Amino acid sequence: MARLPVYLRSLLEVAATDTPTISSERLAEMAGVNAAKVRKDLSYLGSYGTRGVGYDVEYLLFQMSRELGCTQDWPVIIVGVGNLGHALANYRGFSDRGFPVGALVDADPAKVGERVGELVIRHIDELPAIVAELGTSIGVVATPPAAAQDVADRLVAAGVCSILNFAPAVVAVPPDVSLRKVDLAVELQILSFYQQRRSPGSMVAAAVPPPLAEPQADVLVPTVVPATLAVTLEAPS
Amino acid sequence: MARLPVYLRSLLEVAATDTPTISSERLAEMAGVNAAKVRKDLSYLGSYGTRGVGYDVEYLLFQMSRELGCTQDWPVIIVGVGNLGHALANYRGFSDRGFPVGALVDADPAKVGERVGELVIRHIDELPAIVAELGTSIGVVATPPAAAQDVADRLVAAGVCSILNFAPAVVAVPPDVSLRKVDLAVELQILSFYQQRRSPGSMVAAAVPPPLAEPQADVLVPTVVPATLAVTLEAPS
DNA sequence: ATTTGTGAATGGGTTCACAGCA
DNA sequence: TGCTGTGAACCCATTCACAAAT
Repeated sequence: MARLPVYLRSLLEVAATDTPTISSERLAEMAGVNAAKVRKDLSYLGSYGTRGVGYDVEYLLFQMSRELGCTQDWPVIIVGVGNLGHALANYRGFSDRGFPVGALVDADPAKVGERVGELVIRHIDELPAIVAELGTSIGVVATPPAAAQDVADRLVAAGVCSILNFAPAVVAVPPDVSLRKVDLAVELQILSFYQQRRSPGSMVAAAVPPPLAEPQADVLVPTVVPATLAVTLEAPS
Repeated sequence: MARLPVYLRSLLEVAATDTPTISSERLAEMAGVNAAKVRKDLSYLGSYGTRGVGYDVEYLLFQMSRELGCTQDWPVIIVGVGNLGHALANYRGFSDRGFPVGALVDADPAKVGERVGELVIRHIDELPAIVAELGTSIGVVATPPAAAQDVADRLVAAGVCSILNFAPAVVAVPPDVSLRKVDLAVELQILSFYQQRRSPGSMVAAAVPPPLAEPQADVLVPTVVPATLAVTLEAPS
């Protein structure tokens, strides 16, 4: 489940205080979810709380850390040291939470050898060697979208079986490889979608054909609109 | 729906070629989803394709752009110019896709006045004025977790009704405000969770109490484990 | 013949409600 | 009495399958 990490964070907060035990209701409040959901999640995880009391914070922390693989560090390999890759390499949030940046990789020979923080950028052809050095690791794709699939393939070929994709492109991987995707612009577009919904577009409404246009109402919009559109929209990235 | 932006991306790719029309199947393949899902999504959106032919690419683009609010730029206000905020400010992916960075804001007086790219960091107290200048805009929270809720409150008070939260903390907003959350470390933890699942932990398995421990088997693990744990886990962020 | 649009079936996750236990 | 664990009901998204349209 995608909520476990949030529970873990909340538990760490609680553990910092003296509190030895926590109820599902309190944990739910901290994690911003429903109490029943917390119980279902934790029971599915196999952990046992004590009825009438709650969950033992320390014990729960142990179980969850183990399940989440937080008892050890997982090095990440960042592929693509452009703007975003550079940022991620410097981002403390990764190493602080058990995911130290183990290597930086780029396909551009001009970038290879450049120093970023404590690491030196290496060439993407070295991936197999790097994976062998670091052991089990997570690949982070921060390349332009056009290169994403190729990079993912190379990561998989090198033995990486967990990939986090920041490139705005759909990439396919074998079924035994875990893939997650974060598209920052998509997040913003979703927000602007809801924003759009809130304000009933005044001048736009007039230009829009009725959603259920009857056959005879085969309006001219489809032919007129694209011209205006071409100006408004940026080229595909 | 969260898939619309992906469709939009695919459509832009298609539009770059001469292709005037596209089938749901092809679009589904490009977006990495099921064909029926594409049709449901598009029909729910109100757009009409032509049976036996497919969807008119340009027309569909127009409709989707309108729905997603892509016909205009939405400026974003980045709050918190630390490592991540700095990175996001320089990230081309935002402005390239219609979300120009309109302002950088920080609470640290030492940072105010500092120049990042073409922008100068302003103080967080100026938020209301900034929102008034930019008009409808999206707030991006890139602060430490402890400050996230306060920042969100200030954004809302200043009139922002769409917030993208990068801080690893649960923040609450009024129901009329859209909130999305991106936690980079959580993404990695989810990956490490599945990775953990794949490899049946060899030495760990021995140390773990049976999930269904009987009353009499009230093992000592709960009391022993936390000690080891305290060393392994980092402090709550 | 091809492809959309959509009712119906399916499945998974969420919530409810309460039995079971401390 | 208080809180967990969990079956049952519920809800929503996905998928299937096919009629309708070109």
